Amino acid sequence: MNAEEIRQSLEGRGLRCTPQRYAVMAFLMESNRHPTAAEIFEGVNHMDPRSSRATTYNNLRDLVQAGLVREVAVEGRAARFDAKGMRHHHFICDRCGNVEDIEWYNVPRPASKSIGKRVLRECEVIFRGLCTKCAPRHATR
Amino acid sequence: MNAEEIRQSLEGRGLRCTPQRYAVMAFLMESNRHPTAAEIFEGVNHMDPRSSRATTYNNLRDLVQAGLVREVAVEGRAARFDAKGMRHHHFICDRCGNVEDIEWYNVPRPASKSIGKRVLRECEVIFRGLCTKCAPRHATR
DNA sequence: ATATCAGATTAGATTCATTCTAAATTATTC
DNA sequence: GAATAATTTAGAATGAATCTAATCTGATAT
Ligand SMILES: [Mn+2]
Ligand SMILES: [Mn+2]
Ligand SMILES: [Zn+2]
Ligand SMILES: [Zn+2]
Repeated sequence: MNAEEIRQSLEGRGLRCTPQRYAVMAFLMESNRHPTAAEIFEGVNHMDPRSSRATTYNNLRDLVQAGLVREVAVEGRAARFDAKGMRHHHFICDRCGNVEDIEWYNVPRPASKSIGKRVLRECEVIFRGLCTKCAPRHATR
Repeated sequence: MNAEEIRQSLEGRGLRCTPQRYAVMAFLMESNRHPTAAEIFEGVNHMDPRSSRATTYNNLRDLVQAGLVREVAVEGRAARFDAKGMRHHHFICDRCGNVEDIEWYNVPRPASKSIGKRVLRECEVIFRGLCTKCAPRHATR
């Protein structure tokens, strides 16, 4: 939303606020679609036609490293990205593959004997099933 | 384990039990490592050197469709596979990327207002952090 | 201001995973 | 045992991501 806010979050992490980097961040924050790198490249150049494919990939890598963006774990081919705003879980549609946000709620940890000596940082849930668009179609088949 | 069991699970799903298909299934059932297609191809040909890359991919596709194998959702480049034995969750190491099984336990569903009209089929948890090997190293840095 | 330097960007080549193609092989049905 | 369907195969093609090496930008030092 706020341009100055984006600028500060970048510089707070030691990343220069270049037009290309800013554009990737802004695009991701406006989107709730979990776009692929190709879609981000396309979207960014639609707004301000000045970013190469390599730069888009470089910036996505840097933003993920800085913890401002996350790569969503899905089975498909191309990686999908998500600006780390509010914490949330994900829903993936069996039929159309759409990735949607699900409001965050706390997941109970596994029994400590299943964790063993591992150090747990986070628990993310992936829900699967049929999205709002696909659910009705399925009922009629 | 049981050769006849594998044969039956294949034929029960309408898949012929060919040597190549059998080998993929057997390899996955013995492994707890979530191998990539390339690793499966390599492993299968080590046991019985008679399967092409294309066939390995074809069979993985068929086995996933038949519901006997699942593709694990991870961020990496290559897809990772898992014979669907007992239900379980997954742990992914931040440092080495290893994917490990976590004993199954029931995850509470999200509030029905967050689900909306979606049809929920399953809830899979992905835990992240440091695996048993990587955890000590991290402590000393 | 000018030189120096690190960080970023770029086009294009390269790598790597996966899918496709079309022909050959194998099993099943008639 | 001919006809049919499913499967396998090598190699080509595609697509995503990374790498390379040259250039550009903007900050800092002189
Ligand atoms: Mn999301
Ligand atoms: Mn597993
Ligand atoms: Zn859908
Ligand atoms: Zn590890």
